[in-house]
Amino acid sequence: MARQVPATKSGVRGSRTGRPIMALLDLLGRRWTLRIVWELRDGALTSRALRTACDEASPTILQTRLTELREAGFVELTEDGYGLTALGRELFATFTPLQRFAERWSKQDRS
Amino acid sequence: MARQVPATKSGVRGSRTGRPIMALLDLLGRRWTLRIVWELRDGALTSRALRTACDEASPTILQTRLTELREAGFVELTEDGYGLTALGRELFATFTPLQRFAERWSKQDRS
DNA sequence: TCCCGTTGCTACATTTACTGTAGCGAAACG
DNA sequence: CGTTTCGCTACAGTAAATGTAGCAACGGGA
Repeated sequence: MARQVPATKSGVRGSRTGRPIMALLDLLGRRWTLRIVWELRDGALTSRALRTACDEASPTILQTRLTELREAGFVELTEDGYGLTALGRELFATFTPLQRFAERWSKQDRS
Repeated sequence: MARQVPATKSGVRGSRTGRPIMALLDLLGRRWTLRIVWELRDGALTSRALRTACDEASPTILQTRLTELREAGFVELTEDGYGLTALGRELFATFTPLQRFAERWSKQDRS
């Protein structure tokens, strides 16, 4: 393999703190976070309905994630249970290309 | 809070196995996975350069994730180090709206 | 040839994160 | 009342990630 590419060594590139995308990637990269946003996509769910939707994930971690998502402003607890905020719905909207990609990906040969 | 909404009880909704988006959400929801794809966005990195970019994450988990990403067909080991495949670049392309969203999100008041 | 630095990658003990089960107090019904 | 469901939490057990160290292989110098 080739030697170290100098250009990549000096700049740590994307790891600078304070970059919003990093905070977002960190939040979304925790277990169940992406799934929760996904499951709330077309309407609020009670905590227990959400648990059912999330393949009976443990209430401990769901509660933790819901708290994080609430603090992030993506989820709120309403009369109908947990639901996406306007901001949360914007976040979900960014998943649309991902969904289409997933379909293409599944038809791919990945040895 | 309102009682259980019947419509949400019967259908487990999105948790059916075999749905490609679920597999993708599961893969991307593991720690460092999103970050790795992000860091490889504009060129291949050696395993150690990637580690530097990923805030000195442990080589154990990076290796695990790289293996998973290689099996998924998103990453490949080339002459210049680890790089995104054509498919991986397509995946990254779906992050574009996310990046813009992150900027808006950071300017938001989240109490 | 011998050293030296870097590559991808792994071992292993420690720490952290998550799971699974049970159950709490409150509210909405009968 | 009793029942059921709500959001939420405790806690013991297990799985995942961290941090440190180091391996064998390759590529130059000298």
